[in-house]
Amino acid sequence: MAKYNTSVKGTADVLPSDSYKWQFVEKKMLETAGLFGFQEIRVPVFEYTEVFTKNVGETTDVVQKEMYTFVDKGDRSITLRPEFTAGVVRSVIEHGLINGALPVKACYVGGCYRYEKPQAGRMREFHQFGAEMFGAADPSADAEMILLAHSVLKNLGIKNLSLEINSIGCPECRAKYHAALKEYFSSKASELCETCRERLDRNPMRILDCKSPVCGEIADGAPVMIDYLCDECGAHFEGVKKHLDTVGLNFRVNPRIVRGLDYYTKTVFEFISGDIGAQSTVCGGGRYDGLVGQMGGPQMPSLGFAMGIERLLMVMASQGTSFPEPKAPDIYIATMGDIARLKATKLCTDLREEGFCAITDVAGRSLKAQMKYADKIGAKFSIVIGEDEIINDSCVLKNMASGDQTEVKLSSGLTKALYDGMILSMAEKVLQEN
RNA sequence: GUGGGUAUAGCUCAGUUGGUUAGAGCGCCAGAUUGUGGCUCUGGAGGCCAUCGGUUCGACUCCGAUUAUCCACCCCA
Repeated sequence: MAKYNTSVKGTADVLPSDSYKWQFVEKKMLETAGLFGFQEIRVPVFEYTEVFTKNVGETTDVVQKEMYTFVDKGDRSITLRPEFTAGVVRSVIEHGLINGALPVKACYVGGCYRYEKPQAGRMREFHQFGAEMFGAADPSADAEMILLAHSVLKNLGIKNLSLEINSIGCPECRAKYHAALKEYFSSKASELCETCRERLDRNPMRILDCKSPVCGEIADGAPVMIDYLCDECGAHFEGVKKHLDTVGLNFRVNPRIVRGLDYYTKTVFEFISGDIGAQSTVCGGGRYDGLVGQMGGPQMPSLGFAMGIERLLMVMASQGTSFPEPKAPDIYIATMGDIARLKATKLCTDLREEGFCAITDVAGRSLKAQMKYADKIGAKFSIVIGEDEIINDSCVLKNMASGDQTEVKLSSGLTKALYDGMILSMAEKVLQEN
């Protein structure tokens, strides 16, 4: 395969045979968000680079080594969004939405770009659905976001996910915790792996996440963030848990959940699947009370989450989740000769105006080939028209599944027959369901 | 960025200890049936055996590099 005839490393095509799954998933997501009062926001795929460097965090991996950054022809440094939150916050501030009715509730679907080494569940272009809420400080807001994420996942038919939550506190109590962590790990620095020794200064919380068994063992004895939460943060976390308990949503407090983006405060959470390999986080999010202020807006408590659509589709595939079947063509019109082809164009046009999917031959092939095609595309009915049918205003309507044939008038019989067929299949469906 | 696996037709894969015209199933196109699909039978198209180099009389096969892909680390959705 020639090099430039392939999609770029880490990108994938969604083929016509698969796109209905994406359409279903995206529609369900936006619909569910609508039930919680979230409206879709559409922001640009690229932003000024600073939007991400300043707000995702200068020291994060995402910013340091994964961004698609380039200088455009007007000498602007531009970056393809590696995530949505920063761009959404920028937009919400720029257009003054936070001066309107609070809380602002916005959700989104779209592609994100990170220059990473691809592996299962990790692409350079990947797609996220997410939601953001601005102007809500109460623990019930945290619970509502978690519940939204949960009901999206549930409405997609996804099972066996675990919800893990944690609180990483506010800047004040986190500083105290960092100091305690640093002290603990420094005493065992010689035993830690190399990367963790580097983390000691920059971001000791990351050591908690290390997969190396030695570091893991050491981390087991480390101080826990929750013990260092200030009164306010502690009360907030308790409030979130109480709300989740009230609706009976199971969760596990995991003190090791440490989000890799700098803007998070207080509540953080993840939904995790055991069905898709190492990249098992299917949804991640949390509160970011400082971000709006940091980006030049007013002080505004805010929170959000994002889920990876590719990962969700992987979970669904491995669980054999069913998708609603794409609509099959209502009728295929096979033609014999040029006059019939003209007639078929007219018939199809009329039927489509009635809302039916009508297909006819545009390849000039034999009747047999046309019928085979009608079968392959799953047409519900077919007719064959030649000069006789046109002159006699009559044709034979064939039910492709049963093989039954009935004679109908070409001029007026088709739409009626298709409506009857539609009502019949609806009735059958109702019967099946009962 | 660091490891490890893999690379033969549109897809899933065979291909013997290196030996001359590289195969199967599925799919695609067509015919058997000059106006009726699914089943069957017959035929056809489609491969620089990922690329480049090396060893050899001879390489799809052995060796090296490159690229791509998969999995894992890192990180994240």
